[in-house]
Amino acid sequence: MKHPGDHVDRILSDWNRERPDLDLGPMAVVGRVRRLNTFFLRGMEETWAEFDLNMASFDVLSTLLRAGPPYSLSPGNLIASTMVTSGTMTHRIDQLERTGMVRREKNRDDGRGVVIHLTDRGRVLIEQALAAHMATQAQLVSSLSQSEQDTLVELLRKMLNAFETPTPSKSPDRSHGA
Amino acid sequence: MKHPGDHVDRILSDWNRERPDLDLGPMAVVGRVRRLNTFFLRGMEETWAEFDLNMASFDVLSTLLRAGPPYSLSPGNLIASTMVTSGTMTHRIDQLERTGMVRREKNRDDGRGVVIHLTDRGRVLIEQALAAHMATQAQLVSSLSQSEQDTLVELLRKMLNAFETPTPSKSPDRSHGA
DNA sequence: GGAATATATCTTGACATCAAGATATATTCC
DNA sequence: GGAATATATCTTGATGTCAAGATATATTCC
Repeated sequence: MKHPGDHVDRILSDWNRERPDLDLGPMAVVGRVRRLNTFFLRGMEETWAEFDLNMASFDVLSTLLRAGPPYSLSPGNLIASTMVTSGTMTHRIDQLERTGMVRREKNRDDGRGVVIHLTDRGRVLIEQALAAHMATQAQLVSSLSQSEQDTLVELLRKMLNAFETPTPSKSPDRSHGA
Repeated sequence: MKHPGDHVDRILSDWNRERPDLDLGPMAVVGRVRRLNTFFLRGMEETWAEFDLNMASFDVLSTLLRAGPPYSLSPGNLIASTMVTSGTMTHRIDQLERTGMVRREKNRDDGRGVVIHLTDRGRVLIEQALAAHMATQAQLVSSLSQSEQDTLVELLRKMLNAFETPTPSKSPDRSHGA
């Protein structure tokens, strides 16, 4: 058949049997987004692991690379870009510093802070990992045609705008871009 | 404008400035699924918290409710439905048992195992939480019209089928339905 | 300039999760 | 029936995360 039922369809059918009063339309969307995200993450984690990285370290290194030369951001910048707490970011930086991928340097503009600088070794690593990561992402979405992907992106962007624009979000913003 | 850029558009534009060689189409999809999932989770967590629940406990209790009377499943069943490891499930059950929402009972059909039974108190709680949860989910997807939601579901289902059907998945299956 | 307040970062303690291994019972195969 | 293997569940140790608080430096306002 053209559109066979997926796992979520089976769950919805179970709910419909037990609770025929519920409107399952929203769950059909939310459940699938959650499940698809899990599959995406699984696939990407395999790739990251090939470079001894995980989501945490890849997030930090790719954010530094994306910032462009001189590949330096403050912990505060990184927190804003990756939507984790300051304690988590301290921990991430500690580990990346231990493996020589980043260096903490004095922040000349603000005596309270430091800047996190991507080392040459870190830059080489993240450039290689990024190439593999892009290939993995391409594979993950390859079941949709380009025009289907375009339609999907348009719908997702519309939903995201509803979350991003109406209320000035009170929590720090997350990258989710790589 | 009709479709203003979202946060992911800004990230993609940064990448395009630094690395114009990359094809960012896949990232446009994957990044938005991740980000939308984060917004969905945030909204649902607020609702769960009103009932002193979190994703972990809501997942277990709703899976038991969805199973229908007599609201009993083995830990193995629950692991298969929620895609966590056995250690995690043991921990979840420990906590729900401590608060009286479920009970461990001997499994009459298999001396090696137990069954997890939803208590009356647990059933009342999850029924109330489920009602609120459905309302929250409806709110979370309300920025799309019904026909847009239908289109979105069709595209998501198509992608999910690519993950669910081709290879007989080696890892346990996750609910993602509630 | 000095007190009050704000900000940047790090520290601490708690928790959810996983991977790997332990234990007990079932099942299979001779 | 008994040894070998498989399965169900729990335990242990490590990790990533968060919330709350500590510390040091900046900024504001009088």
